[in-house]
Amino acid sequence: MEEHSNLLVSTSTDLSHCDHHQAIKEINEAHELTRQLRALLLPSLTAGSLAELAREILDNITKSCSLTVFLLQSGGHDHQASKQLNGQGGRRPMLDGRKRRKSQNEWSIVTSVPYEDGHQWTKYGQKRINSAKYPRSYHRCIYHKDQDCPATKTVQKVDNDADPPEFIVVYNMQHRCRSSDSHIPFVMESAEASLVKKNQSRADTPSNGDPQMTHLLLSDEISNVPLTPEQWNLDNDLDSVMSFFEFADEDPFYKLWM
DNA sequence: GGCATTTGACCTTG
DNA sequence: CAAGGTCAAATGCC
Repeated sequence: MEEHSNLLVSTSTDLSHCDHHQAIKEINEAHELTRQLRALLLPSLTAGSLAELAREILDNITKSCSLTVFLLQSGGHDHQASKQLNGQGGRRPMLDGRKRRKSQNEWSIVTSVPYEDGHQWTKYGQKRINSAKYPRSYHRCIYHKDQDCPATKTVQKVDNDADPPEFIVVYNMQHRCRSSDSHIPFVMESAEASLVKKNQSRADTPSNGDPQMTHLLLSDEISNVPLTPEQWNLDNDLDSVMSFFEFADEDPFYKLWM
């Protein structure tokens, strides 16, 4: 029984960017193959330096795929993704001109598996949001106290009838804890997701519908950030990309959301 | 009993 | 002042 957890990038609706479209498709394929390889390989390796190395390599491939997609998206503006979110409270919208709380390091994803991101979270609140049909739940890293990890996230079901149901996950701040199985900001694995079942079993648990999907979304604003080749010379490290946007964050809209 | 979640109150932000 | 974010006591589950 084969699971398919495609990294679905919201591609531009502008079909004139045909090459980008094709490239993104190919990278998605590579990502999916990486995911399958990970699911196949890691369980068969006994814990140790070899398994660690394999995990690291797979993580790096995933990062590279993500970065490449991001670069391609930067060249082809993604208006659709932005509209999709702004209309549905995805990235907490400015309601009637009201401004949301400013965050230094925030990004978001749309996913059907909001609790499977390689980190462990504890829920500390839930709130009804004015314009949204479903409540928003608030989670923080379980190492919030132990290791002073500032990472938090909110999970909110998208107001549509998608099957499987989709969730907007808004991440705030990078992890500082050493716990994580994964240090990349978004992880789409599902085969090995049993690592993080504990926290997801109780609240807001999505149905087990397949296929599980995560959409990588980029805003217009990000796509329009003029970047020089030097700025992108970041050793294929997505964290560095994140840092760049944090650096460029004079305007709160220069945010990376994924 | 311990732990995670729920929920209403309170706090912060714009 | 309204809306969103966080706290902490109450509650429920294992």
